[in-house]
Amino acid sequence: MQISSKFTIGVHLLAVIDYLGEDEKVTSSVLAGSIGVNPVIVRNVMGNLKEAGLISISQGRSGISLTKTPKQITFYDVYKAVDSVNDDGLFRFHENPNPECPIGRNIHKAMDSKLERVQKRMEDEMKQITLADVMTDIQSELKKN
Amino acid sequence: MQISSKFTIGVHLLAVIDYLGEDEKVTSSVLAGSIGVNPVIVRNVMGNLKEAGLISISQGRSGISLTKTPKQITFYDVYKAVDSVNDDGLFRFHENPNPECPIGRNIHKAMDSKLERVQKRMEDEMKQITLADVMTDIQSELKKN
DNA sequence: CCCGCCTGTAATATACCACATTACAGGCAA
DNA sequence: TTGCCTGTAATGTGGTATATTACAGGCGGG
Repeated sequence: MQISSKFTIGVHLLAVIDYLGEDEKVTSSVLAGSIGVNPVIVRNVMGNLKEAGLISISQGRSGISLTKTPKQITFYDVYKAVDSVNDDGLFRFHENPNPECPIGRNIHKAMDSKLERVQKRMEDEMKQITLADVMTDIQSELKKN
Repeated sequence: MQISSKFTIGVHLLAVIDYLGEDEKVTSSVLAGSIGVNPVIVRNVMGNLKEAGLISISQGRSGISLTKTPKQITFYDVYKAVDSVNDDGLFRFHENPNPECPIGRNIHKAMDSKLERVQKRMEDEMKQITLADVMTDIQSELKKN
């Protein structure tokens, strides 16, 4: 399994807005062109990011802009905004452990907190990485050429 | 998205073997009964765990046993054994970023190492949790009743 | 030594989810 | 008010997780 590409699409989208948001008109079609996916997918992700308060969108002939600085936007923010993981958690649990078996009856109690701990570790790491870090790396790549 | 339940099935399976492996004959049907899934699924997971050297299986009227102590078996071992995540990594990346766009051309270079870092954090945490920890919690639950 | 239980595995079915695509109603700016 | 753009519904499609049936092959016990 893998975490949906909506997450990387979201980060890509924010990077493009930051990169040319001031100068050029950014639309879902422009973004879709850079990302390489269907504009409708982009609009959905845009909607998620708007709800999360990361970008503002005005309709008509307007444009899209960040509502925070790249340094204030973390991977975790995007990850949460696009609903990367199910409410049930990162790990799917088999649904019908046998309550008449001593193990089956207690496996959930024994594992749930441990799995949450693992997921939390991952999410904490995502809070450490910002859009600014991505922009820095892109800029230094661009200077090479 | 979620990580396949093969992982929790694997842990459950090992717990049952540890719990009644010495006394009673453990077969894929017995395990399937406790876990609540089809015996074929159990056999597949059993195969994965055998390949990974976590259990030994003898055919005929035999049984299944752990090849290590519960303390030596970590969540990470099971997670790797059952191929919980794709070779491409935990995060799916949109496949066609536009090489003619400055962002599209460099987004992979800018993000890949960061995503690997996140994944590694999660996996490192899984290395800290063992089957023994699970058995301890199950035993203490059993004492309550 | 042979029988029966069990594993290994292929083939197939099904349900669900991610992503693509078309279509169109509604809003905002020029 | 006009034209582009967003928001969103409806539908299609391929991939994947799990279930299920079926059967060949191996090993232990009688």
